[in-house]
Amino acid sequence: MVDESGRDEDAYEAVFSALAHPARRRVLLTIYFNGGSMAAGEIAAVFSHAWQTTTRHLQILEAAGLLSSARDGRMRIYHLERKRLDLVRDWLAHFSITPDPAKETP
Amino acid sequence: MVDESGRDEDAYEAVFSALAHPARRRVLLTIYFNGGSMAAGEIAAVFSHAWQTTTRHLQILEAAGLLSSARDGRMRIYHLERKRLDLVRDWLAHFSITPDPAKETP
DNA sequence: TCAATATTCAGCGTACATGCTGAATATAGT
DNA sequence: ACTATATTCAGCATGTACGCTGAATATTGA
Repeated sequence: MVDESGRDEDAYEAVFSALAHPARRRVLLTIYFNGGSMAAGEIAAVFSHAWQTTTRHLQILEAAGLLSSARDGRMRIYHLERKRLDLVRDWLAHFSITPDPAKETP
Repeated sequence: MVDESGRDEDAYEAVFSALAHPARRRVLLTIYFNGGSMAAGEIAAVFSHAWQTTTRHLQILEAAGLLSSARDGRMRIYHLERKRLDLVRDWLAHFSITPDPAKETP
């Protein structure tokens, strides 16, 4: 079961919180421009933070469902979970549909 | 000049942080379903929080550019700023374009 | 001007986020 | 088994977020 449920409020909270930090947005973009997958060490190398700090950012992103990971030998490969980003994009798309015009400011 | 600049990192941070809190997402949806505009008191009435707490959420949303406000007599009308939501939606849309396939995991 | 209504400001306590450092774990290669 | 490599865990200091309460401000109507 990959993730059939996860469309609750908590998911939104986790994802938006994860995206709130510049370093984490940059992690996502970095992985994206690398083709969608990247080793933890490679990602950490991009930042001036201590690598342990990046590790935690990766864990937060994974907990939010924005990344998934798998060991490959002695390194861990993270890769982007587009579906989760789509969840948020769809939430935002709500607001692009013109709302009920019957209730304009009275 | 409505908002020609505001496409920097800080804008993303403010908007994603603002969206990270369930109460603030609910504020946006509430205003949206009310037709796009709503008085502060009306909004506060929706929540079980102390109204001062909601005030602060409204300020955070306004600081993030997701709401704008104007006095109308003795009440303050907040209304939704769709453009700001679009800013974020566009950021997320990046990831829906298939990235450079030349760099697949080697 | 006075009282009522609508909203905001200021300050407090608790909890969590984020950076760090040092120690621990797991795998690969000799 | 031993060492180097790659990553994670644990704990600490600082700062900020979020709820609250009490006081302040602004506008309306008598």
